[in-house]
Amino acid sequence: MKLKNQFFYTLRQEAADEDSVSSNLLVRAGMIKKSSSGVYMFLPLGLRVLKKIEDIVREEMINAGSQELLMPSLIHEEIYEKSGRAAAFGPSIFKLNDRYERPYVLGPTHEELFAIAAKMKVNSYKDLPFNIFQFQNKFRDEPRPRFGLIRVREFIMKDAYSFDKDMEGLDESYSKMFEAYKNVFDRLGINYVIVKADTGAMGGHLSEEFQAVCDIGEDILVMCDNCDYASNLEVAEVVSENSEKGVEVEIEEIHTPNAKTIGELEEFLGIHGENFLKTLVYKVDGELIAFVLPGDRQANEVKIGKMFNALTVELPEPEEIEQGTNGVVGYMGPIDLGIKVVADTSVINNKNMITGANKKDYHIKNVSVPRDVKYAMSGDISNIKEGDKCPNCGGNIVFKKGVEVGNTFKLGTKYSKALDLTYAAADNTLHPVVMGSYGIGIGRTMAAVVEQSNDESGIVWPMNIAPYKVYIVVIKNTDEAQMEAADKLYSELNALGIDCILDDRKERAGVKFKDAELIGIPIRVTVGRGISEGKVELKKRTGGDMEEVAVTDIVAKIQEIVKNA
RNA sequence: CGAGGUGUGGCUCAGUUUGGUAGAGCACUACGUUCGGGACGUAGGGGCCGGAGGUUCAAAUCCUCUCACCUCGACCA
Repeated sequence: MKLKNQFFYTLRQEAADEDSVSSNLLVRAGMIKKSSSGVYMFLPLGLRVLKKIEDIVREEMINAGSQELLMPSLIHEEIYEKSGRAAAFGPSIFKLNDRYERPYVLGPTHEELFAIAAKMKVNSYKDLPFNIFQFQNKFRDEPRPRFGLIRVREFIMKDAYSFDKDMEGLDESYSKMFEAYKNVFDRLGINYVIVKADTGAMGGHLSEEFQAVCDIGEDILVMCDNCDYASNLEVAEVVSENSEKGVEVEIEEIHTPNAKTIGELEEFLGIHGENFLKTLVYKVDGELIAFVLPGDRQANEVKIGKMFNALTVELPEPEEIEQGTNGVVGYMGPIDLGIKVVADTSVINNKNMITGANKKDYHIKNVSVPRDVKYAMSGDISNIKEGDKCPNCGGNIVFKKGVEVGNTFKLGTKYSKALDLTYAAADNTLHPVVMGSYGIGIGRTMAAVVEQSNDESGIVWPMNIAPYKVYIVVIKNTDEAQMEAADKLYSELNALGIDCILDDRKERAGVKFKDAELIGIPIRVTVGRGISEGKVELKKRTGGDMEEVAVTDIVAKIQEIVKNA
């Protein structure tokens, strides 16, 4: 591309309405522009990056045996009713009516449509397995879009779906996709980890997430400092030592005025958090249930939801709790609370604990869980903490933050059953098809790369996905020798398939250098006064010194850098 | 959905308290000087101040309603 008369601009100042490094740089580089909250335009330069990421993903998907197709965005709401996901997605789903008031949605994800499409093809076990994918815009009405392309309401996702006759087949299809995903993120040069995750609204048996490690990540990655254990916080198992703690003594009431939180109690009594029983009331599918866990741990709503196979787990309003239980908010305790109590596994043997007295300004001490707490169920309902023991090897748990750029689900038969996608086995009996689904957020991946790869001058694109590989700066566009040499280099590189920008604008050199750096082009060639001696200058975006290179060698040199990148 | 904040030229912002003919920097145009790391000078162009009502002789400024965006929380594949 020759810059003159192209849709190309850069901004010198940060955008007022962007909140992350990546979104600011992408906006300043003229690659994207916010259109409304959580909705972005992709401008020419940004679109090139997006397409390059798509190309890599597409290549790996096809290599893994998947076929590309394209589904609509506009979908009858009915099919999400059938699968039960209209409720699961709730208000995140964009809804609209057609002129006859028939309800439609803008597809938030496409398991249903793919299952329906698969019915066209699948009759017999001989029709399985197969795998199909698409790049398509998804719509999710996020309560709070943020971080530029990272959490948006309309986004391009590559979604693939596998169809198998049984779990063994799914395992095989799944591992093919899993390998393809590793190839994709390796080629993109992303620093990522793969973690076990919650299946959430997707349902199914297993979910793993590909998480780009970076500080603005909204997911907490639970890692072990000793082995390769990696999990999303949502599902990381807490290994309870289950040891007995303390001796049994008579319960005693203690006066604790205005000490409502564990923190306040710790200060008031001078006792550490783990000696308290924290009692939280959640509304699980509408029912108030109390959860008892150690004072120094956070409740895990995903685990709670799973325990009850619930659609919603929410914290009720304080008034609602006090109406529905015998407790007083701030002084809640599990004894005689009047509702179902669930105990975290780690507390069921504890004695000599402090908990709320269900009475304003009072707590009770010497509570023995086995003796005093009548719990209906127990299980792992808390979040793992840094410093906890690794469930795998006993090493120490550490946290990192991640952006989920890809995920893989073993769906099983959830959608095939709901939508009646069945096949005839060899014995002529009907069985539901076993499905898997596999997503990669293309725009989010683009943002994650920028988030991980930038410096004070701007973006640093990896060679693979840079919008252009070479940026040719012509110092003086009125100098014929310079223009001629630059033009020649430009056409030679293009002929070799090395896409480049020729900056032929009437700008001062400094402006061109700054722009080249801001938009992150990996190689910069400067054609300037050295041309009289047959020399140009070469500089890599990733650093290193500027190098003088003979015009006759420059193409070969660039080819080499591109090849070795 | 709760709390708070912001909407003024393409961009980043001042002006609003105390009503009186719309400003700055960057960007843009012309000319001159400069010319290898976001140049300088001079002269210009461009905004009915998010929108709708209202108060007033007079509203960017005060009042009411509304829309959009942002932050924190709730929520979130």
